Amino acid sequence: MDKKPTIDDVARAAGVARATVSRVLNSSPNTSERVRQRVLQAVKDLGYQVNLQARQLASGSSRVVALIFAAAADAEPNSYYHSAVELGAMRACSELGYGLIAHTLDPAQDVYRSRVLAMVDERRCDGLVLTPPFSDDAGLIRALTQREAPFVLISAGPDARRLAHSVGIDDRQAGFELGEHLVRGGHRCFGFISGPQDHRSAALRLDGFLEALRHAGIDEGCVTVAKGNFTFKSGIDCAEKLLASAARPTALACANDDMAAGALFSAHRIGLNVPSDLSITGFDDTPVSQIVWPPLTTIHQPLRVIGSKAIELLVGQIMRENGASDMADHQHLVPFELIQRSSTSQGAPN
Amino acid sequence: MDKKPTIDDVARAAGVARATVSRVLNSSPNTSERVRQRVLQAVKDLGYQVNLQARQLASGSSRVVALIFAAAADAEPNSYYHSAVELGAMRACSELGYGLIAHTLDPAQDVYRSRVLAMVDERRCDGLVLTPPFSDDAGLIRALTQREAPFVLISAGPDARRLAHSVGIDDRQAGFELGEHLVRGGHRCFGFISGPQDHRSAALRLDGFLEALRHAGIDEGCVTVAKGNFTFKSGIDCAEKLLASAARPTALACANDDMAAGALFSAHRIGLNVPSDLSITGFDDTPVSQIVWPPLTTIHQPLRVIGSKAIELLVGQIMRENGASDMADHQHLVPFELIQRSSTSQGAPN
DNA sequence: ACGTAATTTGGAAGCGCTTCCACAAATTAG
DNA sequence: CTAATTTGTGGAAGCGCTTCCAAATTACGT
Repeated sequence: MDKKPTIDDVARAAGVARATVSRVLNSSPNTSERVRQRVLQAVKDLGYQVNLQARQLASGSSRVVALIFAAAADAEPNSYYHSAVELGAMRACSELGYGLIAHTLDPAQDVYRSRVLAMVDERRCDGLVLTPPFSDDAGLIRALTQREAPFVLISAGPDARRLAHSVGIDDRQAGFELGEHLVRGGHRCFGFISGPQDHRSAALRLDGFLEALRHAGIDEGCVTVAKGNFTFKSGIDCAEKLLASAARPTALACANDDMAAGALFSAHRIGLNVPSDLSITGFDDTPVSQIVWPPLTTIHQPLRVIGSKAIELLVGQIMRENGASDMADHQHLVPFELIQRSSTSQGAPN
Repeated sequence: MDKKPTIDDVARAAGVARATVSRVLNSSPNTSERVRQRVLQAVKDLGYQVNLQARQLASGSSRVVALIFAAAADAEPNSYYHSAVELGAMRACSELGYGLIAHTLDPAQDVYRSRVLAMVDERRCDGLVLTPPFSDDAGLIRALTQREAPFVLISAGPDARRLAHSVGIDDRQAGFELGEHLVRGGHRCFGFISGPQDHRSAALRLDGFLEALRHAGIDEGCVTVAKGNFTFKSGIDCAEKLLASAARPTALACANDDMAAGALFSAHRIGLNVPSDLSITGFDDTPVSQIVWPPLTTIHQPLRVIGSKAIELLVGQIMRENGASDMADHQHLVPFELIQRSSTSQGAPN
């Protein structure tokens, strides 16, 4: 097995200096067309490929960014959400000539911070995109800011959004519209399955939801909240609890689709008909919302767009390379949409 | 902002040579305890972190492996499958001190081969794990073998398994057991929703299934096959077609859970009761099989184990560093299990 | 035609690390 | 107590690339 050709081999073959080859390869502006062609030809002839390690070492940048997801060690990760964001991110990356490395960490294990920081300290990547609940971790954000590492937050809560560049939807407004929708359906007694506390943007969904009810003149006492953790399983458990109460709600709003699927499962088990006995709403519009029966009314988040937008912001930040100062308009809000399917009744319930 | 400390800073602080620091850091055998401690102390004091790029360039290995998944540009990726495999792989990696980079590619776009090869050519990783349908791509396998790149196949078909190290279940036997189960349930008229052609291991599932029917003395004419592509959507379409036929099957076996969920969806829409009117089986035992109602009878594949096993094999291969010769016992078969849930009837159908 | 400015090219110095080789020190054997 | 080993350590040569700087070439104005 013969060794791989290096830049020097190319230089020799093209009869130019190593520096010239480097310039051509990095499309530096100052190269004559004649030399340029010669070099390109030599590259092709030899089947030359840059050695990324060497390039990175010499240039001091890896041209790789990382996308950080949460996944509890035992629980199933919210895969559809992840995949969609990752897909968007990947596209943006390949367009911008960056590599993407997706990393999932368990937010319950305290090492996660050092793991994240190690990624930038060891120069595995030039920048980071954080998804919830990491995007609400003030300590992490501070550490990142301190070492001047470029990063972008996805679906962060209001506090975190103040501290760094971010992209996401208006969760509060989305929650509001869900509330409105259910009120319009004639419901007066509600259950809400929320996310864990550290997930700030999910909390906003509840805020907005409650506001919609208030707006409609419905008493706060008419809504019971159960705290889930975004898993299907927790949706089952919460729904079971909520549906067992004396004043059984006729509508269940859930902070994500997986929990809504769980609620639906509970309803089936109890023998309730959806939507005639019980309306259920999800959040995110992941494929789960269409896989279940009946398909879920939910809020569509443009997850891929969010992923690609985050990368664009991040790369912009990396290129600018000055960091700090320009926190100007870098709080991107993307549009969401209420998707009406058959898990919610149109008219009034019993 | 002060620059990061280098190995030379550590050496100076500890009063030893750079080479010694390197030895300590790489736990080379020849270092005295006294010096060792001094170096470690200096590392801690300075907050030193190795620069991976430099280490990789100097050592010629990146200590990173890649996991390649398929995802059509438009269709939703089979996320649960991916996540589970990735999780297992990730664990094995962190145990073995390797980094993992998961990459998804569209098998429909021809560039995918060069993308994969570039990963090893550019030395982004020391080795690869391929999932279907890439694990059945003879051309890719050949190219990889030719450049002596270490790689491991997941759920590859028999042809590919002959060519390289692999890990997976006995798909044929799993299909057989599914068939048996349905026959035991009293069914005599079947539908089978298969995967795309290039997915060899999924084809084995059908082979095994048919064999079970033959075994039970059931005529081949009693089973109709529809070709899906592993997506929920294709499950709906195929089921619709199969259920519309004159001799409507009383049992539908599907090559993965997502398509089974689609079949279930169709059944609901048509107004068939599962399992009393129609039994449905999935494959993989991803969370989808429990999210739907009724939950699916399916084959449990130990996806995480498969992921971690693949990494172990791969790293073993990388360390051995001789490649080729020892294709001995490197065809790992992991156990699967038939999981019985309520989507299949126990007794005889109508 | 000539001087000066703008552009293209080559030379060489690293980037931060691993690892080979040689040498000194500490052991063991004879 | 010297000779033959076995350690432990330092020096130095790269790994393959980018990039600064200076030299060479070309373009342009007068």
